[in-house]
Amino acid sequence: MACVPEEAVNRMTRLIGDADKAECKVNKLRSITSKIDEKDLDVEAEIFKAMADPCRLKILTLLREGELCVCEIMIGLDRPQSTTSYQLSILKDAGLIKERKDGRWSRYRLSEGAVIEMLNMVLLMKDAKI
Amino acid sequence: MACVPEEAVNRMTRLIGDADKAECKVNKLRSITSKIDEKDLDVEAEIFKAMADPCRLKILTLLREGELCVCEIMIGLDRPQSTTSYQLSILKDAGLIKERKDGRWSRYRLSEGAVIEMLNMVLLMKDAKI
DNA sequence: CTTATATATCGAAATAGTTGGATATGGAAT
DNA sequence: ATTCCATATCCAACTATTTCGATATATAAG
Repeated sequence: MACVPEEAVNRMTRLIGDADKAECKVNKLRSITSKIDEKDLDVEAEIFKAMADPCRLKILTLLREGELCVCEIMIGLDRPQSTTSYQLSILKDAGLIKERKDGRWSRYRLSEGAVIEMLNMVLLMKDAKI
Repeated sequence: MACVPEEAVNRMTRLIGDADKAECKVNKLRSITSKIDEKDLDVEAEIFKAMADPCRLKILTLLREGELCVCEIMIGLDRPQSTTSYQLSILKDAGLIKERKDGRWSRYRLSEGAVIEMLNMVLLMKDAKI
């Protein structure tokens, strides 16, 4: 624990004056975070992490065209096969893409659901930022 | 360059048979990625990266309550001040939160726009995944 | 059964991100 | 001016991620 409860209350008391209100505020802040399930947080972080890489964003952009096999993706990406395969595994583990085995090929496509919306939304955020 | 164009075309020719169609396909794949501005990609990745950490997701959750100063956030987060400050700087640089100086306090709030939608969306994706 | 091809996995080097104590900065109060 | 306090920044240890060549696995074709 980084903050002993007492310290937190003292600090908050300095901040807002009243000791009772301070304790109440500390409890409120703590209750917000303590309600959060760490496991859920890790899964959410994993999803964002999978999208947090230029190379993988390129893959997702490629897959907007439709289903592609690894060798098509590595050509579009201009990266070696092992790198391409690794990045695909990150995206797959995060649930952003789906794999379909087809003979000796592995064909990948975007998962149904919010992936595309997410990509569209980050574009808006980028433009709002710049 | 990880893939010499010739290699890519040869590989694609093996894949789909016809050499002309193969070259066409390679060009198409390359054109998709070559149109992407690397700078834009980096900004998008930066935004996702900022959300790709359980500790920062906690901060964003805290800030859904409204504007908070650093010491309130560090209490909710239960992390030392330097860590809290560092994480806030990541979120600010990515444009996800806004800072307002108020005397010796720095007060942070969520940026207007898509941040909250993004957080709601990743929840859906998490539930779809599990 | 051997060979060729597509993909996955391994391993090790390089790079990047996170953490927290120590210290610096800057505003406000005495 | 001095002190106090909130916050930012620095630094160094630690941890995680990325990359790619080499190798393994698996399917298909000969």
